[in-house]
Amino acid sequence: MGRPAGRSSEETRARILAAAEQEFAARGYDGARMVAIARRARLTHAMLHYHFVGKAALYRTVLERVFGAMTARLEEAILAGARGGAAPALADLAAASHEIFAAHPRFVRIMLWEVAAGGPRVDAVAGPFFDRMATLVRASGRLVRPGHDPADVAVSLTGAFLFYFFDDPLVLRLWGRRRFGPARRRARAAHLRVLIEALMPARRRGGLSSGGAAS
Amino acid sequence: MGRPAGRSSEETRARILAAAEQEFAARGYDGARMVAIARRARLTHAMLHYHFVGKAALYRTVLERVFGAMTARLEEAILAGARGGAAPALADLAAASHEIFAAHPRFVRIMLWEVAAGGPRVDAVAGPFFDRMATLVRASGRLVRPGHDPADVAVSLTGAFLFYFFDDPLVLRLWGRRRFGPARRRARAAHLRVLIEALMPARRRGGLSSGGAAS
DNA sequence: CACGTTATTAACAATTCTGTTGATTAAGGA
DNA sequence: TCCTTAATCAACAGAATTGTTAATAACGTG
Repeated sequence: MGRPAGRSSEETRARILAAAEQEFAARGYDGARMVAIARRARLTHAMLHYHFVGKAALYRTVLERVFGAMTARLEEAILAGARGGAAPALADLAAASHEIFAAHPRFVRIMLWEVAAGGPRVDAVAGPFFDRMATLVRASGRLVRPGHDPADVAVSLTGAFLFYFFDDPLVLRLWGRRRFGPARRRARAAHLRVLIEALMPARRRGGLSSGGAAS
Repeated sequence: MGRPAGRSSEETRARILAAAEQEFAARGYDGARMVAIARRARLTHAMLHYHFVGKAALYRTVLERVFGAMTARLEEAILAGARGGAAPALADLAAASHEIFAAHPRFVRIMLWEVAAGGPRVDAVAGPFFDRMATLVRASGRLVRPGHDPADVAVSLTGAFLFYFFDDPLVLRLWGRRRFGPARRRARAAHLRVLIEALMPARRRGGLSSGGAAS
């Protein structure tokens, strides 16, 4: 026992967070076990309590990391959309969303757990992310095909996007999706664009900014 | 204590199942507590172990009930689709799916938990349901807009449908969806139809049956 | 109507999981 | 170099949760 040679506090902290992200993504908050996280990080679970206050705090930190990254990327996409017109903005969003989700596969999983929980935990941590999404939806509400409720469109698109990037064994087996590759990636982006355009056909004037997209 | 007057075994069994369905839908398998289920059913949790073998078995029974009903309804929809042409079949499916999901709000919730778990539990119990869905997708693969992967279409539609009928506090608050009413129901059905037709535009010949929809 | 059966509870047992503590060893500055 | 601080573990404590059992009261059948 005792302090191991040549390992910094930051290093183990990072190891713990990575392990926790995996465990929480795989089993959800209630299903996750502290000892399992410790095992993944090759530590005893006492270290989790040394570096973090407890399970809830650890989970919160994981959520902050993962939702924080997503919110930042989403913000970028919104800004990019605000600069161009509606059509490029939508194309940008499809591409950006794809890139984001593909780069953070565990985010989708954790977000699904949170959505299933429908939960109180979401409010504090993932709130900004959902706010950004809601802003985006509201901003692009004018673009929605007439006769459709913008909220409906938002829900449908969210669901489609989430499942689209839900890279998990169940979906893989059920629908036989291939994993990410260049050709696959292009096909997916095109598919997403069609989906978006079906619900929000590109129109002449105005980017996403008009309507309150930025902040 | 002792046996209460005028209450049958079937009655309490039903009460337990209803309570368990609520609890599992609200908190998922790991989050659900046996005592909480018992409290919902106005019993002691010893009764859960008297009427069912344990937590896992109780959950399995709930899954069987809820997925069984869904599978049966889905089967009906497939058969109805097989009788008509492609366009009526799609419209039927939109309407049927709506009716199904609306009638079983907790199903969506439980299914979301299962999908998030990505899990081993799904295989045995919900397998037939997912098989039916896969069958449906494969059967309607010919109807998919050229250039789209049928699997992509299936995943997107599943996600959109699930979220669409995910009648939970989070979605309600985030996107401000109203609860089910006649007008709302019509608007939703129309929205779904547009979504379906965007990905699977109605074509001239052939119903869903051609291609292997039935069994 | 007596008596075995069934359904129910309260209390208990066992397990599992989170969180804590004291000993122990490396790191790092005075 | 020495001594304080930081990091780590093994073992333990406490809490929560699932599962069990003995007692008990209604039910139903002969």
